[in-house]
Amino acid sequence: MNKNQPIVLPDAYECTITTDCAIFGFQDNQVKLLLVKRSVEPYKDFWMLPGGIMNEGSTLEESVNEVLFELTGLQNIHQKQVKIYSDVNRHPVKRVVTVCFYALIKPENHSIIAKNYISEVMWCPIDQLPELGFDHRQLAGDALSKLRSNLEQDLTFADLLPEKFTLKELQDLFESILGQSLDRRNFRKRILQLNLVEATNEKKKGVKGGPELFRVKK
Amino acid sequence: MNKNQPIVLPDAYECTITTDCAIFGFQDNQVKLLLVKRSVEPYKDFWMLPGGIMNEGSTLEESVNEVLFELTGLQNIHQKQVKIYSDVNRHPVKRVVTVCFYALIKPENHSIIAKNYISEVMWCPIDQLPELGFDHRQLAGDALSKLRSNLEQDLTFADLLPEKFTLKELQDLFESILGQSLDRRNFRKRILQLNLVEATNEKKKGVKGGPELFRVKK
DNA sequence: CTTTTTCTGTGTATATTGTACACAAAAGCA
DNA sequence: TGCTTTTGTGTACAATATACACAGAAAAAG
Repeated sequence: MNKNQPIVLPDAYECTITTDCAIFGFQDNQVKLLLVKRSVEPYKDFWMLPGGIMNEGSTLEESVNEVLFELTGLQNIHQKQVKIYSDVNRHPVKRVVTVCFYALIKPENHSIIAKNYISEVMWCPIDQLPELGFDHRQLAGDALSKLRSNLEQDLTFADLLPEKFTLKELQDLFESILGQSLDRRNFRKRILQLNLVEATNEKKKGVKGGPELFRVKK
Repeated sequence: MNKNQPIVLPDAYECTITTDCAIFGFQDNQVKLLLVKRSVEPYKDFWMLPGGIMNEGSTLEESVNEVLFELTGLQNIHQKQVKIYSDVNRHPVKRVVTVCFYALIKPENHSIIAKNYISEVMWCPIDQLPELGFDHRQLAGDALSKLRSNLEQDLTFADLLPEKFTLKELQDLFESILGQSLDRRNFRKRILQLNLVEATNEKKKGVKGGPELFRVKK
């Protein structure tokens, strides 16, 4: 063996890598997951997370954006890694390793369309997920866990809410992600003394009580 | 386009995937990282994390074990995913995506040997890392961050300590991983009321004060 | 063997944080 | 206008985290 040559690479096994992305949005006071219906085999007509192949010149993060644009028209989404899945038989046609990401968006800011091999798109409440293709149920669960623990640690909720929001809406968001109800006064106290949001001195119309609108501080 | 065929796969780009593993061990009252010196180009004679290729029939987790055995003789290590790195130019010879793992072992239970294209092996204190090949400095840092946050959340220290240990040793372990000093009495109180360890009624010889030895409860 | 040094083991007082909880004012609705 | 629903607010209590000092055990030094 010639010890001055890179011995590990030339004949190395190569494998297709895909990215799948759990996109969460907050709509009708609950957190929802963006699902797409696949119009081709395998798993034709199954709901799943939007996903696709990592291309030769793209990082995984770039690929997520490319794939999302191709399938749904979404652009420039910020995403976080969840986990990588490498079971040999997770894809029925050939071996595919997939990297799961999650992203947060404001549904009202994005019009989402079904393109390419996608026949339908929907925002599905996270506690009412249908059966998903491939191992995407697993991916969705892991992504939600990650979102949950990130929310608890970093309070990264800004991407899910409109510019101006009431504390009630923020609390609904937390309750929806964490899957538990929170004391209103204690929640308000905690949020306000974290000093991450500020009052806009505007009130939300159409809601009893006339709640104050807040925005995220910069 | 035939919508009943799997359109995404046949001509999909394929890429080599490697695993690199940050192996942490506790030795001389500090946490150390296992490094290997590479004897082939590229990055010949650089220290780095042990790593290697994912093979056709193996999951990434299986590959980590295969690779570690090939390089160091280590067997059946439990590992956790850290992150995946996909920069197009991270490997100078050809594109390689790598998945970083970390694992915890007891150095005294494993004899580690340099095999294959590895010329040397060392346990290096985590605050004295040399320059590392590829992007392994980044990987090592991310792995340590992950270990840190997992330690704080799950108190998963059992794999790093010998069967019997003193509370001082446990505290040194925590301080070494967390990079900060802890109050001795409060640390002891916290650990004991977590009820994860139990006294063995043996005392450690050769240490002033004659400290009690503990073991992890099952 | 004695003295000195260093490490272990222990509790309490205080500060900080989390939790439970009720009523008056504002706005929508009828 | 009166009724209903939602908002906004403070305090008492519990739980948790933090600061801190001294006596006893064993090794090390002489």
